[in-house]
Amino acid sequence: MNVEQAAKQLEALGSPARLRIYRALVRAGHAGLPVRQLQERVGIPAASTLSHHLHRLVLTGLVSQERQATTLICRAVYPAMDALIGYLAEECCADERCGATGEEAA
Amino acid sequence: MNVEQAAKQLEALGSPARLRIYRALVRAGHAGLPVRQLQERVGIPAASTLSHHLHRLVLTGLVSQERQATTLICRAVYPAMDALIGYLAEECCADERCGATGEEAA
DNA sequence: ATCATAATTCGATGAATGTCGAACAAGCAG
DNA sequence: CTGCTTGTTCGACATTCATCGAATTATGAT
Repeated sequence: MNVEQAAKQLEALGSPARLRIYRALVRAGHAGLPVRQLQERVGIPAASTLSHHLHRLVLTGLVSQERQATTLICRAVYPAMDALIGYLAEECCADERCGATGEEAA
Repeated sequence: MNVEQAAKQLEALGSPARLRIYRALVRAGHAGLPVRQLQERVGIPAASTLSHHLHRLVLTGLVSQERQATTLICRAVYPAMDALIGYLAEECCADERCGATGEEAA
């Protein structure tokens, strides 16, 4: 994980709409959620708008999609979030336990 | 930490320039870094551009600034990153390492 | 074949972003 | 006071983004 990659994923999550989408997918568990239900759950009026956001999330690897007949199942890609959190903790946090007591970083 | 707040911080970090800035500040430790040195270290040509990014980071609470005579010391606010990582782990991660095994979460 | 459903792609529009150079404000040194 | 350093603010520009409705593709049902 490099800075560019991390920034791309952070940017993808850095929109209220997309963060809600992602959270809904996480809560849906490994079963995932069809686009349609996702739209109802997140409350995005236009299907095209949701499709746009979804596409951005898929591009960064945070979300995967699988076609089942006519419906498209979307799922959160847990290892991706895992790696992102790991990057933030390692590269962008002062000590092992973020923000803990005495940090004397140089 | 709510969705809006988290999204704002993620967006702030979701730019290669700002993520580099933030990382440089973390590495500088609690001593912080003057804007000038930050500019050299991160490699942003225009001071006004850096100032702009810095402002965004300060607005989200991820960075703090303290004036010392003519120089402005910038510091990473560790608790903010701590809270952000905590939010991601609790709300947006299904992996046991990150929190719940939320397959039946509703 | 016809129609309905699921979702994407296209085209357009208004808003936000990133970047720069120039002008400005604030503090220190001669 | 004058000049130098530090950093911000302003105005402008091109780029990207979010959003929508309409058209399109693909699949399944009658």
